[in-house]
Amino acid sequence: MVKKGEISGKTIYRLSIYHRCLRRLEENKIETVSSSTLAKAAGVNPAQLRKDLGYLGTLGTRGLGYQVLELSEAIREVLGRENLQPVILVGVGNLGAALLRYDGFKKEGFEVISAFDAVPETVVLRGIDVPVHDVDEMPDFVAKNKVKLAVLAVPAAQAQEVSNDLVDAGIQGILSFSPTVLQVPDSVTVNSVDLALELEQVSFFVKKDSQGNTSEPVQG
Amino acid sequence: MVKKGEISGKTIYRLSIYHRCLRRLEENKIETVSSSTLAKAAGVNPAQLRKDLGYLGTLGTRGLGYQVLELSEAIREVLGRENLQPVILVGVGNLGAALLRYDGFKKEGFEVISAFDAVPETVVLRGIDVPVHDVDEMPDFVAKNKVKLAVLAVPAAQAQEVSNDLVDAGIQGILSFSPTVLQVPDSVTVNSVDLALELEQVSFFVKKDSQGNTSEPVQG
DNA sequence: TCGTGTGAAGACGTTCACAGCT
DNA sequence: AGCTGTGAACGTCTTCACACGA
Repeated sequence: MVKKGEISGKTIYRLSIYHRCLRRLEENKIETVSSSTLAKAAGVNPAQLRKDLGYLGTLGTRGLGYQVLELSEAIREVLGRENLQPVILVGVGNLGAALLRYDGFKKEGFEVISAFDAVPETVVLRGIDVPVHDVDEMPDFVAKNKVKLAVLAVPAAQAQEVSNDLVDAGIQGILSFSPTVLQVPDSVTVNSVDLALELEQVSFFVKKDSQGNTSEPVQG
Repeated sequence: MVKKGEISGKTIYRLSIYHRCLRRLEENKIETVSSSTLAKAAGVNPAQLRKDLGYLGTLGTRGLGYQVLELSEAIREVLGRENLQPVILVGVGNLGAALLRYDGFKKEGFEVISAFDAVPETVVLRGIDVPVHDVDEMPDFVAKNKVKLAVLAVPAAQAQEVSNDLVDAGIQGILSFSPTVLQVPDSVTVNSVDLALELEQVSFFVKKDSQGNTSEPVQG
């Protein structure tokens, strides 16, 4: 059996996808699913899926497949999805404000409980029901509420500085949308989503297609 | 020397990062740079960087480093950044509207020339200077303007359908923000950015850190 | 001596293929 | 028969380490 301690980021990412698919199956009252069916829905190879599920222990039934509910529950447990994770957001500009209105985080078990901006009075609050505070109040808030996760959506020029403040305040994981490489201590996890570079990547592979060509650059 | 034809998505992504770093060096009138310096700025291993640059031919000077301008130009050429790439955006909701206001695309050489929504009259145009049309007009627009790239920001439920329409209209590359696996022909390149799953990934590695632990799940 | 360019080694990730359970 | 679980093969990406040019 596969060892518990070492699950790669890629596997985690895929487990999240499987979990989402399984929830759809639950909604449709489907009770069992085979690796090939679920793999197709998730867009991966069936063997890949079975390997990934190996990290959860032995859950399938040979000749039959997996119990949807049981599997969903097992993934939820590994991902630590039992309870809502509190998150703060820093930088309520275009993108930050959109993320505050975005309901996708809550669907996956995250709740943005507070937002911070350098100039909170300029923020357009239309459709936002998360309180927006001055960024000066961030450290206290993080300490008091023991927040571990932050979404960073400030301009590139301020990203490193704000990131430092977040780390000092006790934040342990940052999802950054700033087009910069952040320097953080090893104890802090950073994931950077760089919108322009993602588009660039698509563009490159499109350009190459003089004739109809196969390609599929994906999330790693 | 490394063959030209086969550059991986990961390398492309990093080349884009290098390019951005080089532009900053240009602005600061720095003329030469070593692999180790540039690598540090880009957050990668120096050997990695040199390998990546190998795809461009032999550009460095042993004992010295790289000419900033020359290297920047060479990357720009490989990435096809000579001229602005036209892009359309479909789905002007929260996220779509934010992306229309986002200036990061233009900085990297992309121009969103038109947006489309199922209900364009409900779109808040504040701060948006891109025309928003009814999605019915999309196919004509794509055909007339020979657009190859689209950003997809519609709700998950409509993503596949809209994606089909885009492909039928002649779009060859899609950057999708919908939390769904899109089925497209092999000739079309898709890159999916799933915001909630990116956060999930950070969260997982944070949770594991009982003691101060090393981790850094990155963009693949 | 400094720093590139690159073969070779190593780490990591994916897919195959089949034994074994139901 | 059908489908899981998994070693082994394969492929890809990263890092090392060193020859070689400036």
